[in-house]
Amino acid sequence: MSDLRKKIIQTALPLFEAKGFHGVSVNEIVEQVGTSKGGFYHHFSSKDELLFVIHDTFISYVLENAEKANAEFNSPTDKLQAIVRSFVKVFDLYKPHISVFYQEHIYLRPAYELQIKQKRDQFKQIIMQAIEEGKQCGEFRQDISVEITGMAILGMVNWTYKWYQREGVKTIEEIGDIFVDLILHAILHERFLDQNAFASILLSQK
Amino acid sequence: MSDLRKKIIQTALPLFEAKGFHGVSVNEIVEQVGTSKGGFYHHFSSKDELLFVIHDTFISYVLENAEKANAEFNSPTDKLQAIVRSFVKVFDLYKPHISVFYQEHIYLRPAYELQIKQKRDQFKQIIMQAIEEGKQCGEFRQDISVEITGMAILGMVNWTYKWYQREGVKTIEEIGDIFVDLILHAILHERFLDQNAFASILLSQK
Amino acid sequence: MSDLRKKIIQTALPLFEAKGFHGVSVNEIVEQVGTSKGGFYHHFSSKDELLFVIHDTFISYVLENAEKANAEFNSPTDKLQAIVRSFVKVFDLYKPHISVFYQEHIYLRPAYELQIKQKRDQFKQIIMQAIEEGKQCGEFRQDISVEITGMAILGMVNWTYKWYQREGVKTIEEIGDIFVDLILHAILHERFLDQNAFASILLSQK
Amino acid sequence: MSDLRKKIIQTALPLFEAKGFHGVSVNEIVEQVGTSKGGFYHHFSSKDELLFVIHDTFISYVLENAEKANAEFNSPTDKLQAIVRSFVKVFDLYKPHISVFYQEHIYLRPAYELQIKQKRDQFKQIIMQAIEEGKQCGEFRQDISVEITGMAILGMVNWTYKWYQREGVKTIEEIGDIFVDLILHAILHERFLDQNAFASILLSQK
DNA sequence: AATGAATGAGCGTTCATTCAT
DNA sequence: TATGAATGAACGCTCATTCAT
Repeated sequence: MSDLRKKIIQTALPLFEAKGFHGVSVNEIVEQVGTSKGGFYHHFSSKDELLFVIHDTFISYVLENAEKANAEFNSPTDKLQAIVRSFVKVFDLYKPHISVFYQEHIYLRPAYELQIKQKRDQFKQIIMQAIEEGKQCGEFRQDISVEITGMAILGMVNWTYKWYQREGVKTIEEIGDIFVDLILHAILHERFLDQNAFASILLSQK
Repeated sequence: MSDLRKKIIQTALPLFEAKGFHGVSVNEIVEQVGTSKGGFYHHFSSKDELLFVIHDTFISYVLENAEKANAEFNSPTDKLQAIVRSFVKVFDLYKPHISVFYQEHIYLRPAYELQIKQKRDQFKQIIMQAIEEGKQCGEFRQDISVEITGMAILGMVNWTYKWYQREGVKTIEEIGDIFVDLILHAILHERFLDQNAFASILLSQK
Repeated sequence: MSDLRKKIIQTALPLFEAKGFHGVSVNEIVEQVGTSKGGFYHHFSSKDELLFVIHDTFISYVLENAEKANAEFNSPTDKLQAIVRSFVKVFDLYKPHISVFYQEHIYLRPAYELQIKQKRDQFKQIIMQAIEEGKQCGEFRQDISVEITGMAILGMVNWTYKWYQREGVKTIEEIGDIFVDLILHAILHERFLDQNAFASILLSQK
Repeated sequence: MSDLRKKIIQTALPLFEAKGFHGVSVNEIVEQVGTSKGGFYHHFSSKDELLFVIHDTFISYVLENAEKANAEFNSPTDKLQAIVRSFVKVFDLYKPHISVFYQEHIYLRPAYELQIKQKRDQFKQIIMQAIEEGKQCGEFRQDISVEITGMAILGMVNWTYKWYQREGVKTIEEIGDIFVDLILHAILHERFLDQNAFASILLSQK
């Protein structure tokens, strides 16, 4: 990918994050990049495409990670832990992407929106499936609603973009650990909540 | 409040929800309302004020509810349950307000933003305090991080605006119950996780 | 004239003076007056009429004064002195009217403009005639251009509205005296410039 | 300077002169120029900037000329003559600028107003100083008020914009000569008013 | 006489996009 | 590749004026 294209994305990202997609003009971007309108439109067919690329970079990365974690582990507990941990980490690596992703997706053109939606749905599916499997194999409680629990977990993690600060008191790994701890306490079958049994499950992930 | 003002808000809400604050022009609003530009600006000093009113309606309602629940109950478990249940219900009553609240707050003018932020912070404080108290009185686990757990709960519930549909398979009350169940499993002290003890706690809220 | 009408004029005057006719809205006027839009339009057919009334008040007063001075004196020197002195005094009495008159006349509707122009021309004519007479009867220099000298005098006096301050170091009467002194030095026939002769002319006015 | 920018100024000038700054819309300007709104705003940051540029063009030219005349001559009489003559000439060269300058300065933004005011004050200072010097070295009468006389001269000349027409009976040079004649008669010390002495002073300028 | 909600044409301005160079 | 002048539709907003009450 051309250096200028990269530089445009890197410059636009924090601008979009701070001021929103509509709060930043193409002019402002090209001025800060040090290029021209023509330079911008040589690399992007429209401002919308830039928005799409930002969305796609993030969601593709997340989806890929989730698929890896999904393939690597067998037990649903392990899978879910790995997915959550890797997902949480993304909030440190891609914070501006994510802010833009969640704030501005409404302004994506339908054609772009569709592409993004498909990847989002795939990601969601992986999580739902892990919960479903955990329930069926008896690792998770039998009385949880897969759908709502999945959305609860997604919400808990996704919301991180609203408050996470790299300079905060907890590292992103610690936050991931806490989330995993909360989630497992919430959904693990009672038989695993025995202190020792639980510890062994947790330890098996390290 | 003037009927026209009300009608403008009611008309703008779903438009903002669907197309974003910047995706809807004042012209579009007044056309759909059946009034004129002048009519709009007779009732709102700016498009921004309309955005603010939407924000404020929602956050004021939420804060008031949380304060009531906070005052009504003594035990942290009871408090937290009541707050979460009433909060979740808001996602049914005020869904369009909430979508606009979370999507478009970035476009609020600083003066408006400040007012909103104060109420948000008060609401957050009530939740954090309930968790802190639950930890100190021994109802909640000793090893949870108040701050991160609070944000996790907020995220779990807030995220609802992204997926909740009134026509979905679960009612808003059922969703609230599930969230409470997940949260209590996640943070209640082990001694309450005994099936019976837990049931009695849950039942005491009904 | 109705009290409200008077109050509207008195309120509008300093506003127009400070911010210009276009810098002041009807709303601003009625708010400061303490009446309503309807109240305004009950007394004035339009904002233009208010502008016209302000123009006419001033120019009518000036013209009347000039006609009196013109009728009262016989010698052109005496006439010119009296006209200038009374004209200069108007800049103290009607300063806001005058500022508006000179700044905003461009925005008068043609029909109004015409009425004002006629009175302005009559006033100018009185001055020109005094100069012409002074030249013909030998009191003034023979080599002056009546037209240009008249406009020079008008300019000298009119410009006062740009700088005159009631709290300044000179009173309006002193300024009038100075203007008369400069004018007479500039146009009196040499034979009157003999110190004594000149003094007697000047004294004859007191 | 871009051709379009020049053309916009040249087109706006007579429009502003005839109808006032508020009587002319940007639309009207761009239509008459044969460009677009975008074209206008590519060259001017605002309609205000256009107004400022017109003001500044004129006042900068006048100030520069006055400074040259001030530097070129030694005797206050010579200085004052040169300044007045060059100033009067400007009313032929820059009539539309001047009309706009005096009619619309009230609508300049404070930041622009300040810049203009500084140059106006410098120009005024040059005239005041010439009169002061003439008084001190004995060329001018001892009994004149520098401040009021200065304003009288400024008024006499400035007012020209209200009536001067290029097709009038007097050329701009003749008007300048008449003004100088009137001014010198008004303020020269008596000893120079001897016909011959005066003539020699006047001639020395040619 | 007086009100103030409502009007709607028109304003100054923005900005994604194009295209001759 | 890259430029930046030019476009023009659309924007948020103003305000003199009207009119039902």
